Amino acid sequence: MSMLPNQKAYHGVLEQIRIFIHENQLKPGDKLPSERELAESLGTGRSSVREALRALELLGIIETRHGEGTFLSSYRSFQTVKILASFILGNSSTKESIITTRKLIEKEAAKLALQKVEDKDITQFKKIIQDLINNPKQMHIDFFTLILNKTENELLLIIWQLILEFSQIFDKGFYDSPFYQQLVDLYEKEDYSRIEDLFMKQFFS
Amino acid sequence: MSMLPNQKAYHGVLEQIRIFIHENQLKPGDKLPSERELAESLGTGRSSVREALRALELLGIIETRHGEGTFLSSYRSFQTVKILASFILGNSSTKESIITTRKLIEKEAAKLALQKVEDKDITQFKKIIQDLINNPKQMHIDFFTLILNKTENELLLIIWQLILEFSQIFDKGFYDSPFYQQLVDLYEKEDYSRIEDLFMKQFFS
DNA sequence: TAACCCCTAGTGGTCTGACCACTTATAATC
DNA sequence: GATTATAAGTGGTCAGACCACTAGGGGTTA
Repeated sequence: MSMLPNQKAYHGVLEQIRIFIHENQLKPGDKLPSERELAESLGTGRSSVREALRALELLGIIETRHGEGTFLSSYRSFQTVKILASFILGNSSTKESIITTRKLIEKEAAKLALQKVEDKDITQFKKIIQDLINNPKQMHIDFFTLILNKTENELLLIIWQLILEFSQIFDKGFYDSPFYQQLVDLYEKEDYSRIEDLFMKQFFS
Repeated sequence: MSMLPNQKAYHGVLEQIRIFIHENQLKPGDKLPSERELAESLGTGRSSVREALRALELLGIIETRHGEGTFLSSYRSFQTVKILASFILGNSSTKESIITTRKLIEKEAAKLALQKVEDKDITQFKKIIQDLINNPKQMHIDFFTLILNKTENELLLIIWQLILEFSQIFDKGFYDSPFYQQLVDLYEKEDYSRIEDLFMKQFFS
């Protein structure tokens, strides 16, 4: 393992794991080599490998099962967010930037999705609004998950999901009740220009 | 340390560190107890303490200095996003989504910055355009770094910087030469509505 | 044949002790 | 008083040991 001088061992391990995942095209749920194998193949100690794995586990990238092995995580663990929140909370400028950025992404995603929304999506949007009328938080998540998926921009989706988890700790995380139906209306009319206005009303309400 | 049955040791350590920080009212930059002290006071091994600390370090909550000790992080670095992105981008994201997202952020940042641009910033923008007329790539970076800083949104800045690095691999990464001057003109006129149009012309050119 | 049980190999979880590299403060020296 | 050498404290790393847990093989039994 060619390593830069001031690099900590577990950083090297992190990088090697990333490369391993990439080269072997590992998907969520796939198994990683055992800690002992990794240590040997990287020419490092098992404890250094574990430090890297523990960090990745806390980030929700991998999950470990005692006696079984280490696996690429198939879902984003909320435990990460809880821990982060308890440490981070209190920095108001950070909170502000998280909320702003989340809303920004939702607005732009809504615009990007416009061209790709089909009739069956409209139906789906309406169904989400109806079914979750009494659970605005979940409605928001389902609603925008669909929008983000329609953008076909995986990076944007991932960033949004991550920020959403953070923001939910200190923000109600959803808009006024009529907002969602109004957005669907704009989708039906394919009215791009008024999407921005609709969001702006929410941001400053 | 009274521990729940299925709890991993380093989770307990995490919790204890959190409590320690709160009880002692530690602020960014303050020193934490040494690894050996923590291990002894928590009745656990040093390796378990280290696993917890490494995870916190990766999350940007603490920083360690060899030979000195462990300190509460003095700035909020969104390490999480960096790590996650480097893992995720390696796998699945397409060039398309990276470029789209970068441009999206630049457009929205330009709009967010509008309200905060002062006369001296206008001067600075013009200076960047003049000085780097022969280095469009660097001009773009300096130009938008200033914009992103004006948004006072640290999260957006970090995300942008990260995406920029990746996108430069396969995208020229800058707009048409007149674009920048035109944007400055809009800042001088404080013309919010036409910023979007200006960007759209770039995106589809 | 089918169901059951036990044992074992492999894996993560944890601890200990050792040594190194680095920083800081102290003490000795000039 | 300034400089230098030393020691103590700290994080960085490794090796080895043992435990707890899981899955699978192989034998036993009905």
